[in-house]
Amino acid sequence: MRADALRNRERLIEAAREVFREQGYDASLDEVARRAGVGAGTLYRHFPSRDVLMDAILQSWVDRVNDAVDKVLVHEGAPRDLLLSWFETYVALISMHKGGPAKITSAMGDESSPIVTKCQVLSAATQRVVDRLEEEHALRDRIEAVQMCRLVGGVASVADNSDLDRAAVRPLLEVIADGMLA
Amino acid sequence: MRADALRNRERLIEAAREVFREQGYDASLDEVARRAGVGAGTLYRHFPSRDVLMDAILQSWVDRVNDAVDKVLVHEGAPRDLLLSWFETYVALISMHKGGPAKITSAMGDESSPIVTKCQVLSAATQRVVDRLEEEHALRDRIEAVQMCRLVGGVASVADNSDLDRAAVRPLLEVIADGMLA
DNA sequence: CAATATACGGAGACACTCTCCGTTTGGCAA
DNA sequence: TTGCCAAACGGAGAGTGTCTCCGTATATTG
Repeated sequence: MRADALRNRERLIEAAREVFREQGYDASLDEVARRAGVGAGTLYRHFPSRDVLMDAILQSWVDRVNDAVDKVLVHEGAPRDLLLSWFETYVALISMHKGGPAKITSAMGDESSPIVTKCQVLSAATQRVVDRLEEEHALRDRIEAVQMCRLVGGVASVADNSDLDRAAVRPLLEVIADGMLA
Repeated sequence: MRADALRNRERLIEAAREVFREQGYDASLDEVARRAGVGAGTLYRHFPSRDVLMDAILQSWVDRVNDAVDKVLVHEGAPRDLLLSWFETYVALISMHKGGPAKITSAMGDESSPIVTKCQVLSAATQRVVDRLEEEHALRDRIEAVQMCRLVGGVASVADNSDLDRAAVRPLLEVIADGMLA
């Protein structure tokens, strides 16, 4: 890849991070190009769709997910606390910008989504939590990681759309946790 | 109101119902006007925003909600069955067209939303289910109707976005029900 | 220092939202 | 019935966003 192409690619990702953070996932892509100081054509050549750009933005986010689940898992405590701790972390991780929760959760089962690898990271992290809880026989039968992702993702989507704060989200997560624990 | 105005209003509502059912809540409003055989100006004069149009579409839906909760409540059975029965009904009611679950659920707490009265109907119906279950001391403490709406609405949103079928939604609703029952 | 493959940029086609205002019409009063 | 005019209509067009195309510029290679 040519040096100028690489440079523009980085600029676009940085600009997109900024713009999406400020204005949410539905922000104008022309605005992203403008902010990056490149033409619209350059943006679309590097990132044919909004989702592909999203995927690039989330590249570094993968590490954050893995760090977060590590941190949650080292903590000793009751299964309920572990589960709730992961749920709250999960919500925070997918709520980076407006529209994020719905976007990520809807891509969860979709093989053809450009951000599928990112969803797999999140899903794998959740699976580690599930495995731990199953070791301790703390979970009901037939509870799958993907269901957790959908339920918690659903709560995060609603919270995102309705501007709920952590205090309002907490009891919703508690219901889900209690419904999953043996 | 002049006769032609009334006629165009009805035509617009009918066209919107059609178009939203076919293409979801994000469908083009110009297309609605076209389908109704009126100019764009006429549409926007009658319905200044998409949400106001949505509200008009839902006028008849109010009766369906009330009938549905009546039907659910006459059924004798275990609290869990009652709750799940309402949850499935609820999901069906708000999933009339793509984008509906998110739209309705996000308006749930918003006093200024044009569809707030419709949300109140749904919320009141849910409250009746909550009241019944509390009579039977079947619910945990501090479970509120609005939380049910948010949780079930969240599941419906995810199902809507990911095209989940009833079989995939059912276990998610079961988790929520189990988390709410004493 | 060419030569050339690679990448750039932004004009412009197309779609959607919403407004403005010249034109038409329904309903009433004479 | 006729004439008036408030009420309603409609669609052109301004504003904004998506995405493509292709003439132009430049990084790299020999």
